[in-house]
Amino acid sequence: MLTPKHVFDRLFENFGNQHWWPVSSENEQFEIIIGAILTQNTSWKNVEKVLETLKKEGLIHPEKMIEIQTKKLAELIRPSGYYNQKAERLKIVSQFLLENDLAAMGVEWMRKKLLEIKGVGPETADSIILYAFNKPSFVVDLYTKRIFSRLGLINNNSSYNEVKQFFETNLEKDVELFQEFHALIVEHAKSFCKKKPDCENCFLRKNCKKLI
DNA sequence: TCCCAGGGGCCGA
DNA sequence: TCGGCCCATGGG
Repeated sequence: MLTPKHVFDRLFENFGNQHWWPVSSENEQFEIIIGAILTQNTSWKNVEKVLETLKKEGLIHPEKMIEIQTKKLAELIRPSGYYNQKAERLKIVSQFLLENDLAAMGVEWMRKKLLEIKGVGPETADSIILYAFNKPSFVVDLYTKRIFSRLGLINNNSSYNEVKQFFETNLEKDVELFQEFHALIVEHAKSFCKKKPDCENCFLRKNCKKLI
């Protein structure tokens, strides 16, 4: 019987530690939150460029972010795509962070409050909780669904929360495990379990129901 | 040239 | 509730 932990171990053996977003300061925490918004349906490479620009402009602070004009911000973040939407979202999130002390909240309440923010959906909320606040909330994305439905562990048409529950009930609630697992899922989806999968070279092929 | 990337809001059925 | 559409740049 294939379990999520078994898959995790195989991924970790093959890809090793992914070193995603180690948080050591409040400044980096805000950077992660910004990154989570900017990377919505966008490759991380484009986001990295924009984060560099925002650093140079001294904008990695919520107080600065709400001061800058939305139009100017949109121009600065242009390479990340959807720049008009995302400029608005960055300002809304910044305003929210100045008015709410997320760090003082429990995971469930934090998630509920984050989901009330326009521009923050389930994946972005869980990414912020897991990587910016180091609290265990499993992140589900298109890759997670793709890989685990091909492996036959979940249904392809499962909802976000169903998939999230599947992982949270079948894994130890461990922050570092959740962080590393999501990063490994992204890596595996990029390397092998692509939209057009490279099953021939995939190290999970023996366990996979969906050999193509 | 086409496809896709670490989604989410909105709207109509 | 759910499918379809829109947002948009950059790299392979």
